[in-house]
Amino acid sequence: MIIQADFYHQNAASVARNLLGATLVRQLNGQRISGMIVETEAYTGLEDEASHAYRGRTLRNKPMWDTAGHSYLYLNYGVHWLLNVTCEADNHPAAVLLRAIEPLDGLSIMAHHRSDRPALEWTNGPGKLTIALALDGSLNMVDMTTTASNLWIERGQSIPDEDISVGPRVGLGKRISEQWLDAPLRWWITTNQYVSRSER
DNA sequence: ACGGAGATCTTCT
DNA sequence: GAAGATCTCCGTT
Repeated sequence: MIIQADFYHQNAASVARNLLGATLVRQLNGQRISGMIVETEAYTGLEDEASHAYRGRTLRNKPMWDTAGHSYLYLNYGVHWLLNVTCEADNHPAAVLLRAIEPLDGLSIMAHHRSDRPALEWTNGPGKLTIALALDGSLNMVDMTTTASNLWIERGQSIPDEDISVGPRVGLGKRISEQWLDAPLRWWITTNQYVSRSER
């Protein structure tokens, strides 16, 4: 059952928390590639110094102002595509970064995309999972609440609070204030093997 | 195990 | 000209 747009009409922190356990699905050449979301980060809005939206609207970050429930795929360090889902009320620039998934369907396809590395390294990071699922700019700004986009999220496991850890976001620069550097806006399933890193 | 460097696009100074 | 929501490879412990 696909998660509908009303789910994404809440603050980014709630969306990030509640996406844990859900199933990210990519349809590629009629094949289903999927995984359980095990790690997320929230980028909350204009006031969030770590967010691309902080310095205003540009060509790249335009999808963050897009309708909730759409994809925001951008090229990081000129090398890796990172997948976000837009959220909050429409026209409010917030998004949730999907940092890691646990593979479910399409295992042989993921292995191939990941050069037959060990399974634990297929999707345990935001840049890795986009390689495994063959996601790039061609899927930017698509509607993730319908199968027509070939990219959507389904309801999956319900993860209780006691199985979830919360902490600061990963990889942020030093130019932002401690308030936003330390803000607990990263969620992960505590014992899951596919989390990109267990602490920071 | 850990640390540094390179890859190379978008944005900002 | 430099930094960034990262990953990989290669060097040294």
